[in-house]
Amino acid sequence: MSTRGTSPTIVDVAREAGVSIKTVSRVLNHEPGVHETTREQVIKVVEALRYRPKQSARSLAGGRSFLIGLLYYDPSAAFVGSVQQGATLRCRELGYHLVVESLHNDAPDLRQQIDRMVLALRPDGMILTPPLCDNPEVLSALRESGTPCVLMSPERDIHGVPSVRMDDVHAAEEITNLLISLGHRRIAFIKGPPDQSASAARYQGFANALRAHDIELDPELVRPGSFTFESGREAAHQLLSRRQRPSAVFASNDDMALGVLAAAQRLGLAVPAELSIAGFDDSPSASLVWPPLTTVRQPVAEMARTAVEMLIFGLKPDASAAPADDDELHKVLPHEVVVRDSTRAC
Amino acid sequence: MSTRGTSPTIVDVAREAGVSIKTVSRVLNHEPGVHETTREQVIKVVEALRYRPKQSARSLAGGRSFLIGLLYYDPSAAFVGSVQQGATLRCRELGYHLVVESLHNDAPDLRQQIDRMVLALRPDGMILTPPLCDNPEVLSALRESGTPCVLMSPERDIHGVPSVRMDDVHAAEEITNLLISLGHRRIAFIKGPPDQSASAARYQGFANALRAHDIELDPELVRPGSFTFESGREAAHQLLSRRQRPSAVFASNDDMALGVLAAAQRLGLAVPAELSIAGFDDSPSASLVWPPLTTVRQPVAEMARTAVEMLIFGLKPDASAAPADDDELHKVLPHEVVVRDSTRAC
DNA sequence: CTGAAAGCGCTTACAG
DNA sequence: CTGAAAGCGCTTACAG
Repeated sequence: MSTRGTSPTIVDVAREAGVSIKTVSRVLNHEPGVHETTREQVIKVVEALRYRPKQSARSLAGGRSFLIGLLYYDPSAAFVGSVQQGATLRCRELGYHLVVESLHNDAPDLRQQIDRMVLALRPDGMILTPPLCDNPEVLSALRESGTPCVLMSPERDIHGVPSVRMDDVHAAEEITNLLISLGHRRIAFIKGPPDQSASAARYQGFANALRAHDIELDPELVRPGSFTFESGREAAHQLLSRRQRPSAVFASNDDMALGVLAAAQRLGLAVPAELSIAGFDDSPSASLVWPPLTTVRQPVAEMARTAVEMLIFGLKPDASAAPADDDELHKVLPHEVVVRDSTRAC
Repeated sequence: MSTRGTSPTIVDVAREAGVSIKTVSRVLNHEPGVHETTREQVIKVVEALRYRPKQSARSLAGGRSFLIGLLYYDPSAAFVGSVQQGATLRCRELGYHLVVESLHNDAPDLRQQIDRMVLALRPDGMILTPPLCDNPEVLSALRESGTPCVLMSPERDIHGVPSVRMDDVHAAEEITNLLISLGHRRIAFIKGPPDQSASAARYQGFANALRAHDIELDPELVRPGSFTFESGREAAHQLLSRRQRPSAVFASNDDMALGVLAAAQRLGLAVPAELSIAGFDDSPSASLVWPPLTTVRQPVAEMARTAVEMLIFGLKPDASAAPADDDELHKVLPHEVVVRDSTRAC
């Protein structure tokens, strides 16, 4: 039937189906204007031959690579794992593939590394995760190459550059409301590093919730942190050694909340009986400790799926006439407060 | 100079350098037999034009895709993250790119999903992580397609199929020796699930160490587990409630060790003062708890780098005449015992 | 040491 | 609704 040994090509399919290769191409690309009978006949042969068009040929001829790139920095970050999971699944559903590349945010040859990937592979779109999505060098390299990008949770949105994020302010507000509704009034807060915008957003949500409930914000109960386990432990050690210690601590990420938990256990404080702890991120470790942490789940996989869609559907030239407005360009996805055992009424 | 707007092609480089495209191709592929002057001239033009050969054209003409595939199942597993990190870096160094795909180990259309990727992308090689590397359906689909594979830590080696792993038996033996050297004699062991070969290997290492030190293996101190936090907690709860409780627990992975830690804290046992705990894997959480866990670090990134090399260099037809022997095919990389604060002399 | 020709397997205009 | 031709940008034999 077909060339022996090697896999079938579009020519084999066309011959077998008694049509031209152009018609086979039309069917495979779901182009309109093919007679139903013809279409069915082609599909039958395609399946019989187990034919799949070759990406390299399609790409060379058609100018689309059917590749989406994912650029990340810290591979161990749970965030990246979830992004990748969401992206790879959505890519598969849409007939695309995901190429990943790990980059050092401050590598001297960052520009070259990006150029290499972009010029060699010509991905149809690129997903950027923090902190790369906030790196001017990365952004300019990609802009110059004309590669469409979507930023995942960037520090701040860039006019004209698509992004997907969650609402940190509201999420922090909700989890603070939860603590308040449990009767807590002396609630401590451990901040993130000042150079990350999520830090300010989460703090603002915390402050908003207190204000809405007429609870005075005691500056003594607000401690600096750096999103690390150690910084959480240190902050908690200070907070919990005070004569009037807080009844609850809201650490603005899970790693720090884990540090708070460790400090509490060190000091012999029962959690949640004597101290409630809330985190943020729903990292894997959050449910691998005792008690498991109350926290906020970011809709990361959903965000990634959305990013893939924006890239792929944004490609189509038949998009609505008007250039996408900012609401279309900067999407905000709903989060989820996960209540576990580290919080309790006081 | 070159075609305006679009990026330069090999034709532009050839014209600018005053040579044929074949010579440019030779230089780019580091083929021998090009005059040094010519080579330098070509390189100069390549850099001036910022020229990079297009993967799709190279692939279509040359039959190599410069793509390595990574198939995995559980994206949140730290193992996968490290594999990917090692693989993506080594790929970059060698001029390749990494395409990732997440597969359900028991998806009904597993075969199709693999076929789609293999036939569309034609990756030059594929890296399989557990449990996919032990899935007969995955292996046969890949074998039939003729895609070279490397198995990462498979349950058991397959004759003729390359693999990379660490030595679980020796690692477990070493960490048990460490506990013994600290004076521990009543050492409990929490097993992994029977369907994973690592479970048996780690248990064997534990038993070997005891035997070598003439310490009787008390079956009461060996508990079943399933590599989950919960199973570790339950096993520990039983072990630590006994009248003669062990002075140390070796949980055969970190998640279970974390469960032991939680149980100890629940029972008011100080770690490591009253109980030493050792884990296995050096998962991220292992250093995110207090006290941080003594454990075994698998050389996962190194294993991935090795896998990439086996794939890429194995490609070359000019490999040594003899078909690679089993030592070449099944590599074992050295691990590392990481001593932290969860273990202490008793 | 160097090059002209053919071809990889598709898609894009362009006809009809 | 369908097809013949050209071409995407490289590498592979094959010459010289």
